[in-house]
Amino acid sequence: MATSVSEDTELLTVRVAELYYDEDKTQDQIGALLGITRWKVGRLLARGRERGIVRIEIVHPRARRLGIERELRDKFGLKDAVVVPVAENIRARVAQAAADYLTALRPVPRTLGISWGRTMDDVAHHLPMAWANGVTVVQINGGVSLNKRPGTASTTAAEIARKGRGQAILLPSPAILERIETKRAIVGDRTVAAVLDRAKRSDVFLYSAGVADGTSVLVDTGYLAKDTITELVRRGAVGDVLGRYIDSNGNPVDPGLDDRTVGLDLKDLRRASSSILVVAGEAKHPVARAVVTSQLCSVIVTDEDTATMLLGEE
Amino acid sequence: MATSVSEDTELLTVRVAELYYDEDKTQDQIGALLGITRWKVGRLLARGRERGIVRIEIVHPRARRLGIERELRDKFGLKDAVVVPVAENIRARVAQAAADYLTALRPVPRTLGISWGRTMDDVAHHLPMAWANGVTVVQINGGVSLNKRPGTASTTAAEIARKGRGQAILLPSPAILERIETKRAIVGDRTVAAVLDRAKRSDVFLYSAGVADGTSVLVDTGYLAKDTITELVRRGAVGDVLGRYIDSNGNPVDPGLDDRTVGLDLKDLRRASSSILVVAGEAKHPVARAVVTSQLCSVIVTDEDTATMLLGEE
DNA sequence: CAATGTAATGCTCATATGAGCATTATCTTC
DNA sequence: GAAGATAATGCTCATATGAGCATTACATTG
Repeated sequence: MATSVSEDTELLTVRVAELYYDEDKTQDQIGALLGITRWKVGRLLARGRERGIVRIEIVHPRARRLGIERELRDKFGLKDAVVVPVAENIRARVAQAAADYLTALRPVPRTLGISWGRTMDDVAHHLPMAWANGVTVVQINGGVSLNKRPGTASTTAAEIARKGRGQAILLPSPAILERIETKRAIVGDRTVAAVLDRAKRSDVFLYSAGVADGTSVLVDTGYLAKDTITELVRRGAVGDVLGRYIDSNGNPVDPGLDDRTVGLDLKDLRRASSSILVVAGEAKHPVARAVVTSQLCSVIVTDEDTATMLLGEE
Repeated sequence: MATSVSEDTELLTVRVAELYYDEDKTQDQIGALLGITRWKVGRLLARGRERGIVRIEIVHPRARRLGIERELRDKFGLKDAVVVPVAENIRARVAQAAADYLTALRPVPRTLGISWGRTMDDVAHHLPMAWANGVTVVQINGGVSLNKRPGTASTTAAEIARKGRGQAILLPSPAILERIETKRAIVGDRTVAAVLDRAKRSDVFLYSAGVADGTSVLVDTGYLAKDTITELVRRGAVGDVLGRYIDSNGNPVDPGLDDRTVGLDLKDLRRASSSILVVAGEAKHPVARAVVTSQLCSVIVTDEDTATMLLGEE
């Protein structure tokens, strides 16, 4: 015999789809052309979409993956999830999506607690002017550099505040201190304590996570040595949130180091009504999973590969 | 100000498209969700398809490019055109499309004149069993090899005939002869003359074209030397049809060589009611153009790149 | 600022398509 | 080969969407 019935149906499905989507013919017209009923035409089209013979794709820098977003919300009980399709410039795309999300957020935050780093700097760049009309942007993790190098807390917070027609409150403290006594002294200082208090009471938190390797911005800026990172990894660290190194369960791996770290406490992130994690790239997969599964965020903005990984096996 | 009106419309178009195509919501539901009318939703969807934000693609080995096919028919007055989308295995795809076309051809040909070469051999492989119910397959260009090597006239014709439940008639002659007297003697022989006569009276011709360089199957099989090809190119040859080297206007470039070539005359191809050219690949672009523009074929089966080249500037 | 031209919008009515159901066809099991 | 189960089909009626038109909004020109 020539070909199987299913192969004939498949070829018919292709022809029907071509006439409908490429030639703009109605199902009635197609039925008449091919000698089948318009109901059968409709079924063939539906099967073509189901089987992937017909692929309908939204191709745009602002496109998202709504289906995957719903799956993430359902699986992790997230308040919201934003997933950006695979693209060459995925970091920029994720930053743009985070900026879009923040701009569309209702109610508009009055106080926004943000972390500093390269990802947050990208987000700042993608925010439009007047994304808010008066907002207090508070730095929630230590580390201030007076040299206005991009990616530092001051430039990031300043840009977000300026574009939101508001003001920035910096946390005038190193990220990590060498001695716990010094840390206690700094957070006990009236001005630093006031900032930490404002940080804690932010409406919305917007932050990224750091990888547990030599590329960390904390190594870059001299707060930690590579050896220290190696030791933290040995203890189970998968990355850091606000300078605090956590394991896959979302718990600090080195209490001593944690005690010397200045910034919002992770408990406050968990208690927040809106804490938005912005994260992309394969290097951050472990820490992304740790944050999401330990309820350190209520919203995630990420790329499709990270989302797919999160939805994968336990 | 924040963003331009057109940028807002573009983002709205993306959101609307995502809800419609990814989430299967109706235009009414989307309107309610986004606070716009269902008529505006419809217009945004239409604009999304127009602007390429929504891309609907038929992805299947048997898919075609119907719009480009119509353009080719319109531009060159072709009886039919089959265009296969860009793919990794484009030769196989074009061969499959040619086999599909032949199988669907009505009326079913009683006598099919075919050329021999790698492309025709591919087509033979892709034909299904019982594509026809009794067909005489006649070889229309010289060259017979008794060693059943794939791609030779005998194996190709035999396979097409066997799958069409018919018989093959080979042309028992070399493709090109060294002396014109020998050629005259051969085509004057009763048996050879009978085959040529059958060839001329075929219902349908199915053939490919050859490139004018060292990869030609005529060089492979020893009929021509590379030097000869070089000289033919110097005289304006863009490729060969049935062993006859033609220029970009479809005329033989070397009358002497043409006289010593055994096979159907190009005039008979032009006069035929159905002559199907199967051609793919960039190397064959010049000869494809020459055949199409000089009415040497009435049907073309080709790949999208070749079709696009043909539709390009004069 | 008014007049004119162009674009966008909302709507009515017609057309296209889908959901659900009854019937028919096909397949599987005994 | 018959009986039962499953799948496919064609159809009616409801729903979804588009075409064409009148109105409104916006842009341009004088």
